[in-house]
Amino acid sequence: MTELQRRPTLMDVAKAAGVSRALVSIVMRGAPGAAESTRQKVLEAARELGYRADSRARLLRSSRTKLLGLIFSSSQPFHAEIVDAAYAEASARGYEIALSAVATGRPEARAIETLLDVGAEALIIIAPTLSPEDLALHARRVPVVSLLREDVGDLVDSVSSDDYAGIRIAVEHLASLGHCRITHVDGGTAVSSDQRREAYRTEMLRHGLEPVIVPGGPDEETGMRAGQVLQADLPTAVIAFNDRSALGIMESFRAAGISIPADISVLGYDDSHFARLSYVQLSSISQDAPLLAAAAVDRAVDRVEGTLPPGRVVRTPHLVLRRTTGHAGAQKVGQN
Amino acid sequence: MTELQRRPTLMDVAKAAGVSRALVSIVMRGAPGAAESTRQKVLEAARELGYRADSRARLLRSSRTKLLGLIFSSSQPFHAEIVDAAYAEASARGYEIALSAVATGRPEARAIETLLDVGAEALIIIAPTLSPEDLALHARRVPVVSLLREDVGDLVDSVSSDDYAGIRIAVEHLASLGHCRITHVDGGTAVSSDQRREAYRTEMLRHGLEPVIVPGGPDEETGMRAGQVLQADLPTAVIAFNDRSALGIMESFRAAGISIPADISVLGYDDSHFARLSYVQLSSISQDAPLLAAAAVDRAVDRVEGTLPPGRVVRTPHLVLRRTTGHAGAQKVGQN
DNA sequence: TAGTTCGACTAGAACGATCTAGACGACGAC
DNA sequence: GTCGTCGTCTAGATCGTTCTAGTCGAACTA
Repeated sequence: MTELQRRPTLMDVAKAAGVSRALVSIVMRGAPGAAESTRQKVLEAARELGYRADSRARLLRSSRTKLLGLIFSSSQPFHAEIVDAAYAEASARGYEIALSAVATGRPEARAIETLLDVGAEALIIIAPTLSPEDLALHARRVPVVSLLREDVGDLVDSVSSDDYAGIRIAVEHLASLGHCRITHVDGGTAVSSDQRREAYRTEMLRHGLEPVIVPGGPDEETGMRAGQVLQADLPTAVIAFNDRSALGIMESFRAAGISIPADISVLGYDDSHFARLSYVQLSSISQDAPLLAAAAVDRAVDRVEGTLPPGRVVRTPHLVLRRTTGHAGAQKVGQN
Repeated sequence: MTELQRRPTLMDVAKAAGVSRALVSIVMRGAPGAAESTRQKVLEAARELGYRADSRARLLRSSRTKLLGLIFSSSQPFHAEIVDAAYAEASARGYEIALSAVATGRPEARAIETLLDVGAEALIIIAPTLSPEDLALHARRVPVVSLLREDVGDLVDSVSSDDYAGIRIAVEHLASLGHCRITHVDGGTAVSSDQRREAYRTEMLRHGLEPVIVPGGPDEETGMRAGQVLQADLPTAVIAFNDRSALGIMESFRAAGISIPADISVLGYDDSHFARLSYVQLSSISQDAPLLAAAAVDRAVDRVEGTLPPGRVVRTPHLVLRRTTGHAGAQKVGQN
């Protein structure tokens, strides 16, 4: 069996390069105060030994870790896209990301503790479920950024997508296609469901249309049940709470021989992976995960580096047009 | 703005309780060597001050972090299930998990470095793509466990599902339903694709059947294309590389008016979230993610704590019967 | 009584980095 | 020639823990 080898330290590099530890430290973190020639010599020695700074020791002394904590839910595919984008943005700003998942039997509070223990300087929480009070408690230690949820109190930053605007775009799109009977299948108790439901109601009224809301949920199963309810009195268009719900709705239509978009238009929300599949081609409202993620990371870094106060960032979603929405046609007369 | 408050240290507690730092340390980690009376006194003082050990300092000194590094791919929904289960198992064995994702522009090597930096004592990598040599390089530093991939060299542990057995079960299931013309849509260059393809070939021959392989891939799009190829000469059953591929295959059949399982049986692999959807009900081979995850965590912990040599753990997958496979019927005669 | 053992406790050295204060030589100004 | 300045480099303190090697007194043994 091979012996597990000790990881090289500053001292090792210093000896190899024939200089002091302090100088190696200076070179490694790119601080001024080293001659170019020795800088090269030290870097060479470090590379040779495969040296990497021990973040625990560094942190103990300097309290700078350049580490951002990101909390996501392992059961939400949409979160994965955000994680992906967050890495890119953090890297661009010279930070690393420490991940922690909310999973079954692993509450948000636990995820937060873990991240603080490994030395995260700021926390980004995707769709946090903690109360504003609990969040504020943590926000007194480190900057906290809430992603995809807005009502998080004054001590916590938030980066979110404008749900109201998203629904407005959805209603306007369908209205412009001549639809008058537009139903909303809501998200039940899911985050953002209330905002979207209210936005839908307001926008419909603004267009002089009657809002009809069918209870739903955040996944295919609830969408399918809602689809069956819809069939009792088929509208000409549906705005689903999200793409997964839309998928369920469409599936129930398919089983009943109702064709899309000829008989009814279906609009999703999230522009997720599913919506893009060639055999789905779901028109959807995109929250643009990469942009949201980048905004959250920027916010976190700004808070860590500067002293600016917590604030809100709101981005406007946009429509991604595919195959499931079309002009209100003959069916409107027939079905009415 | 509220000032960020300094957290209390061992010294603070020691002063408050009127003892030495060392004794507080002993009490805090429940080590033997303190009288019950002083133990209570110290605990009381610690509680009073809201003391929490600074894990950075603790880890720096003790080199025990009780931290397991887990590397997954943000684009694989199947990995999320494993992450979920790994948390539970690690927690049960008194360890924490540090997560790191492989994402676009963020290679595996980078993910590994991050985890080592925060002090992971062992690495669990889901479907690693590094070469055995590169893996071995890291395995000299810390125990490395490969999950879902077997050919990783002698220095690296592996926990995997027996692909051969999985395919054997698949072929046997379909053969027992009377199918003779069973086609395999492979996974292209995806991990495990080669093993499953070969297992399929061998098992078909063992049953005296002729193996037919259609090139595919790990997702819906490639599955759909394969489905179209299949239609030129429809077999009575298909074994897809995974569930997503099966979904694509089924979609292409649906578009062509081919019904499942009346005209053709479709069998997936992974028993993922998709397979379980009420309108999909895909029969599938389950690798049992929670069990695999638990085995990987156990392996990692055993390696960290004991001195046992690297080894292989192989689990046998099982069949989950749903609605997409059925008896070979009339179509066999008609289509031939 | 002297020696041994034992439990309770402590001082001080790690751990691996950063930071502060200062040394040293070279160079220019007066 | 002395002084100050500047750039480069180093020694040693420090962060908050844990670990090692004791000390100290009481109890037990012979």
